[in-house]
Amino acid sequence: MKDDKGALLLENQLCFRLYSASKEIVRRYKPYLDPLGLTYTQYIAMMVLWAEESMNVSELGARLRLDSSTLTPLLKKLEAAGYVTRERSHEDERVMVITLTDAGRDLHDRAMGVPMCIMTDMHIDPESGIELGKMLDKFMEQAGQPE
Amino acid sequence: MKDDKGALLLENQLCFRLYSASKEIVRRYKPYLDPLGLTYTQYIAMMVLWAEESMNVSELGARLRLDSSTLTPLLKKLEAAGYVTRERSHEDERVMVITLTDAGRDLHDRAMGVPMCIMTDMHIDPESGIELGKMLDKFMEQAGQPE
DNA sequence: TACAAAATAATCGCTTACGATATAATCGTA
DNA sequence: TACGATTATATCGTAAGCGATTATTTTGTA
Repeated sequence: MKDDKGALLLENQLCFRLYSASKEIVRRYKPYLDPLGLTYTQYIAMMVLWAEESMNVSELGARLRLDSSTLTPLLKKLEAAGYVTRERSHEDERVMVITLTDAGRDLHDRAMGVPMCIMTDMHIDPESGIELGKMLDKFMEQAGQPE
Repeated sequence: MKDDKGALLLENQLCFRLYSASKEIVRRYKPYLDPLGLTYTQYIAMMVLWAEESMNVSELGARLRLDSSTLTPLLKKLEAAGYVTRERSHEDERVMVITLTDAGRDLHDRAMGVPMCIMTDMHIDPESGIELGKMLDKFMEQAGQPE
């Protein structure tokens, strides 16, 4: 037991480091997202809509890497908050189209500076941030999950 | 809207890349952990116990960066599965001591090769894995969450 | 044109996560 | 020694996540 600690030592695992880092940075977003009335997952959904204005559930899911079982309840909450509308497409009644409302669009300006605040709070200098981002892109690409 | 896309573009966010990469690698563990009867979070808890044999809830929480509200139900499941015991410390009745059972210890050998399988499945060569790991350690250290 | 197959969301069950609070044991100190 | 503060775990409420299934609509084709 004591002699092969290295291989299965928690702190050596890439997976655990990714898991911890992801939770840590999401945690850092909370104080900035609370005033906007958004959770982190709601925030990334809004981020796509701020860029695209309108999207259906499966397209949004592809971008966020989340499926309808996660998105449907989340989008209903965003709808209840008045940030999006949910309407069936007329061309294809299977498709649910999510569209930004004025209130949802208004959040964009308030959210604008948040990522920079996080980088500052976490003392991540731009170069290491970019470098880590590139490594993560490469990681996902190698894993066959590009974008 | 279209002119400031860069700043709040989902795919540019370090946070989203970490979040995606973490989910992706955890997802890759599932086929290997299912046969062991472990979820990913249960697996990392077991990993600490494989190294330490016995630990209380708060020590385990510090290692896993999880609190008792997450760990208590999870440890009860591991207890129900027969992999650990949960007993109050005699010295301090507040403390719950988690100890590996023989069945829990037996999982170690079967789990031994899993991390390497994941690296292979994801086509992560050792060098990039180590490099990414180092960058994540640096990231957590800069953020004031070392270890 | 029927009708099986595929596509799209939604629902269900289960397991994290985490903030806030509660409960019980221990500690520090007036 | 009382008793307030602290510590350790557990509980509760809410929101993800994800696999599996379901319901509905659309598509492809015999």
